[in-house]
Amino acid sequence: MKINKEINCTECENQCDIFDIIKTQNDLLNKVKPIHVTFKKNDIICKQGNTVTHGIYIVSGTAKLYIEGLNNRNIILYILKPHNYVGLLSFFETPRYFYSVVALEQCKVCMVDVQFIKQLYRDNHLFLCRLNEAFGKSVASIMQKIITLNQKNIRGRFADSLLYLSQLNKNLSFNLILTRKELGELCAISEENIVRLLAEFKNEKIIDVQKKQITILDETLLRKISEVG
Amino acid sequence: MKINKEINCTECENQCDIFDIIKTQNDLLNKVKPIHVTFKKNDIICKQGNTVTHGIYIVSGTAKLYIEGLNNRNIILYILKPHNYVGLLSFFETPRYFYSVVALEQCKVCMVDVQFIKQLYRDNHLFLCRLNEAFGKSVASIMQKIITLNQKNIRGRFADSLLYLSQLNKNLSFNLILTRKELGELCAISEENIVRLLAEFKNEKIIDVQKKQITILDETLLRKISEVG
DNA sequence: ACAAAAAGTTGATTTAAAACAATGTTAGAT
DNA sequence: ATCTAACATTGTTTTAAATCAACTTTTTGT
Repeated sequence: MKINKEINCTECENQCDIFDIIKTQNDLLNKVKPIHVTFKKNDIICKQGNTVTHGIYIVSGTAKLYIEGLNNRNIILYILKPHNYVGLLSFFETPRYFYSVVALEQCKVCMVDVQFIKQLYRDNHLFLCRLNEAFGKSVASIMQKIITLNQKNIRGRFADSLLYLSQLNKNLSFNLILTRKELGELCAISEENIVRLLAEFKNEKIIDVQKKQITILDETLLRKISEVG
Repeated sequence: MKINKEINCTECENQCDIFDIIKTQNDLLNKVKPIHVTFKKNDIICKQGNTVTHGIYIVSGTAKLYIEGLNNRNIILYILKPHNYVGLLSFFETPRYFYSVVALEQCKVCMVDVQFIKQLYRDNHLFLCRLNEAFGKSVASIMQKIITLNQKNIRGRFADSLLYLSQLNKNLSFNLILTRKELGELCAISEENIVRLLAEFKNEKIIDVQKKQITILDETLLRKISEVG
């Protein structure tokens, strides 16, 4: 982790939602003191159980957001990409993160003191509304995740995750940034079975696998499998 | 389902959070047109997939909130009691419920047109803040549920649900309002295994079971089981 | 009061997926 | 350039929990 510098929002190359709000008010622009921080691969961006100190905005890179479960077994809930916020879900209910975020590759993030965020949503109705929308999206996807993890067999869960990753990369062919183990944590499947499923789906000509490069060959079938397992 | 009457908030015997807000403004008091509705046991209060038309507040009785999963298998997320809101989670993201609510016993609910609720949170900052807090609580408990359902064995999940029900009833001894099947849907366990677990825990003197009356005899042990399975 | 349906119980069987074990491959550190 | 640790793969075994099947008890509607 390397702190780059305290940055001025107006000169930031990657202007975020928060800036959208604060640029309308000079006093806010002077008050916000965002810092840009670079994290290396595997660096912990925030840790489950720790106090929420900053609102964190992903400027570049990719990170995994996961819950640390029992016996050191994790469940990855989402992959975070630029323009995502970290910490959204933890702002209101608890002063502590109930999940961890770790960089999957070098990540540049913008950090804004949580007190400033809180002030903003206390004072600024539009901001709270925006926060809420993003909040709602997260909840909907978590609900879906409960069903998926609980009621689909491993083929169905695996198909789901492939579709998710493809959609995240906006491409049927994508570079898998996760290890086999992490892919397992995304769909709650053991590492060994992930390897077997990759081979199985490749055999069935549903996907192509070349090391970390995955290509979905038959999206329709994949959607079918996601539904019926 | 029986519509009682359009009721006036000021004369309501069970004043809710929404009233707290609107009583401060006369124009709101005139605009809100809440209706009280009584549902019989097993009546559907709201149905997954349907349009969200009302904010629903539980005035009396008990209901189950569940996601309808695959192959007609449900997962009960919470049991709703008086002073809970239904629909909270669905307000922002989608115009449709992503879960269903069914009365477990006769339920009286107060329904407020969703347009009014939306107006309220668009105009009223305090109201949106309150909504947010409740929202946050829900998310935290759903996160917990993901871990529980996914990583605990059936003994652990079962112990969890017993503790949840005890806490809900604010008593170590409580009348189980759920059927064995529904208790299964609460912890994602088959009906048969629920029966076996009830007998098992009774044998181990952790709980007492007399038909629908369940008494937790050894809460400490139950918490231990909830942790380690 | 009675039939029918729903709920509850118990034992035997099956199965999906994890765990175990062993080994090959790759990438990063010195 | 080589050593080491992390990552990936494959076959075998185990196991936890669901499913199946058969039966009893309770509740509900007429």
